Amino acid sequence: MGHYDCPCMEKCPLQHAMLLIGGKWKVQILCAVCNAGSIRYNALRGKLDGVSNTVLSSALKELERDGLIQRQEFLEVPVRVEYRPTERCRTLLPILEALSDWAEEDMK
Amino acid sequence: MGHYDCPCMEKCPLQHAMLLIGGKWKVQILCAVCNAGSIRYNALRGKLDGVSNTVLSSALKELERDGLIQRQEFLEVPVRVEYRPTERCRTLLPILEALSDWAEEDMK
DNA sequence: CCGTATCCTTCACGATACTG
DNA sequence: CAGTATCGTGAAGGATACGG
Repeated sequence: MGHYDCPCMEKCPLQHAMLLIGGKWKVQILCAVCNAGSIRYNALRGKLDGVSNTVLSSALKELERDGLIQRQEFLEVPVRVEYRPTERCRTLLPILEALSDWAEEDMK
Repeated sequence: MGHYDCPCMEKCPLQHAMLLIGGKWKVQILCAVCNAGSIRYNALRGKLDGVSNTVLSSALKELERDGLIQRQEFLEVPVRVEYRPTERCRTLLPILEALSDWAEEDMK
């Protein structure tokens, strides 16, 4: 009995993963944050073409709540905020990379 | 330049993958079909607790269109329909398994 | 048995304006 | 600079009944 039986289980880990990274801008945000190592709010918004403040900030909150990114606020004037990937996010990256490679086959 | 730059790219493969498997019942359907090897419509619906006909059938159509499952109709009376994973789906499975294992850490 | 047709609801996503 | 507040919309998801 492996994870392939997850549909029969009470709580499916795969479904849980999709909740974490399934939101519309989630994977783009994770890619951008990981790629940058550390990135500020407006810089991030610039990389994600077309995302609005409401959507970006709520996605960031969720990702932080779910332990994928870390928010650090520097008490300067004006305030500076940086987002970083957590260790948990870094363990996720190779999987996303595999998924990306898999999907790339389709797009050729 | 790896896939980590995907937010800057015109078309992000990772985003494409999420479109394929990001729908609400998508991964459960894939798990159930792969686990069964071959499964009929009503049996599948039975495994997915709470899914309605409208939702299940539209998800199945999308998965078939996207080359992840295969639909086979047997011209019997009453009609019998079986769903099978494609080869493309089987190459995806290890990735989903990795993702599932990753998510399981969170749930402990 | 395997779905479609129809109608309904919800909420994720988004545009815009404004604030500590 | 880094967000909130507010309001709006459409598409995804869903319940129910019916059809080939």
